[in-house]
Amino acid sequence: MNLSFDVGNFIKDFENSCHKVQKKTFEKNEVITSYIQKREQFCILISGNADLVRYDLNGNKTIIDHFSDNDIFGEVFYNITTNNELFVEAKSRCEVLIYSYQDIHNKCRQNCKFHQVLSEYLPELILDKVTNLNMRVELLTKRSTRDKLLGYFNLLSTRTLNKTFKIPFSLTDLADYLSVDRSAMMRELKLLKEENFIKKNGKIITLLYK
Amino acid sequence: MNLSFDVGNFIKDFENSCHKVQKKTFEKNEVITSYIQKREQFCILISGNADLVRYDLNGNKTIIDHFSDNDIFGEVFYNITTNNELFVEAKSRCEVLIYSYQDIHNKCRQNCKFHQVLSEYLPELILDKVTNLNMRVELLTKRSTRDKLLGYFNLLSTRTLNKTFKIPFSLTDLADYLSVDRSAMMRELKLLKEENFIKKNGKIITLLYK
DNA sequence: AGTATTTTGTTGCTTTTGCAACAGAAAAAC
DNA sequence: GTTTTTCTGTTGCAAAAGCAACAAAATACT
Repeated sequence: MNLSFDVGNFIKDFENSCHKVQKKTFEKNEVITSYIQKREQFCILISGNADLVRYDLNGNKTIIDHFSDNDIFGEVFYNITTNNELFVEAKSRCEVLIYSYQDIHNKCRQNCKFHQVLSEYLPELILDKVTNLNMRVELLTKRSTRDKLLGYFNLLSTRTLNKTFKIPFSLTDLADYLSVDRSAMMRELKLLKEENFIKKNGKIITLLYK
Repeated sequence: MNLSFDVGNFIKDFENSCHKVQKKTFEKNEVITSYIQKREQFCILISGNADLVRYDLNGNKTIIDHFSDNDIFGEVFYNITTNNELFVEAKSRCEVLIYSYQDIHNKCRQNCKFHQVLSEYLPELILDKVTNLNMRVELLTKRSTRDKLLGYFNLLSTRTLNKTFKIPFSLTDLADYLSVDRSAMMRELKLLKEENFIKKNGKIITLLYK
């Protein structure tokens, strides 16, 4: 994230200043929240990693989104239309701040500085989310596994300002994130290596073109 | 859209109240805007239809997003990381309001009611966009063309509260929206008909299951 | 340190998808 | 109202992706 509003610092200063905010800790594999129509939860992940997952009727799991430090999530971002439930699952120990969206939007009745500041920067926080979603859509609309991989690698390379970078999650999860079969993705990675598009050492990738 | 904030009415009341807002009309096939890093445009489509498209190096066109009445778009929603330029193209005659994001965020120096109200409801406007993007991602992450089609049909059925509904754009564009080959999609539609999952008459679809 | 579990890397086979091409229908342009 | 263009519907063939299964490596667990 590169916002003018630094969520991390803001939280450090204010996390105890409003008693309407819940701070909870979740262990690995625990369910942080499930998305239900009527709840209007708005969460900020202080530390740890979590996934937004959907289980369809056949039990197939799809990772819809990955969350890490300072990411925001919650039902406010989702109009639940499908029958399948959505869960946010902790991938590691997670610290989470949980608010009601109404408290932010209509300003908390306590009129505390915490909600006031959060309210002011809310558009920026959400805009950042939109940007990430747009990138995700751009990747997912690519026609082939190869294009998805190269698109994603370009993204990481641009972010780190480096031709060499580390894939930030497991290859199994990457396949899920790009919505392709893992073995097909591995095959494509091998081809990209053989055709000298990339160098690969575990999760360390180097782009060799351009 | 089903926001508590009615963009359409708001615009009618206020569209001439601030002279920092540009109102422009575009004819079919005209480029409304291109996404460039430094510009911070924020646009509201008053009437008409437009697409956000990307052309890759081979000239392949991808429709990344569709916009219709009261949809918002602009570079603020996008961190341009790819080399390919993004364009918003009018699919029919379009009326567009164009602002600078800074004017909304920091409040317009004129301190006009228009920017004040827009600023207040900005989170809600953007949240609606996030919801749409999330739905799109959910569709795009489905593994097969069949699942994408059924997922999309479910969405339309839920929205219209009806098992019978009309696909709101051309089948050519639908294929593009679901990011699948048009002929493959047509084949799958035929199979869905033959296997009695759906009834189809042109763009009118009826769901036959459940 | 030793065991259990998850992740990586690979492959043969099957199914799905994409590509190309074309004819008829529908819509838009003149 | 006629022509031109776009959209729909179809198909054969080729290419890509998915599935299943397994061994080796890495990681987590106790």
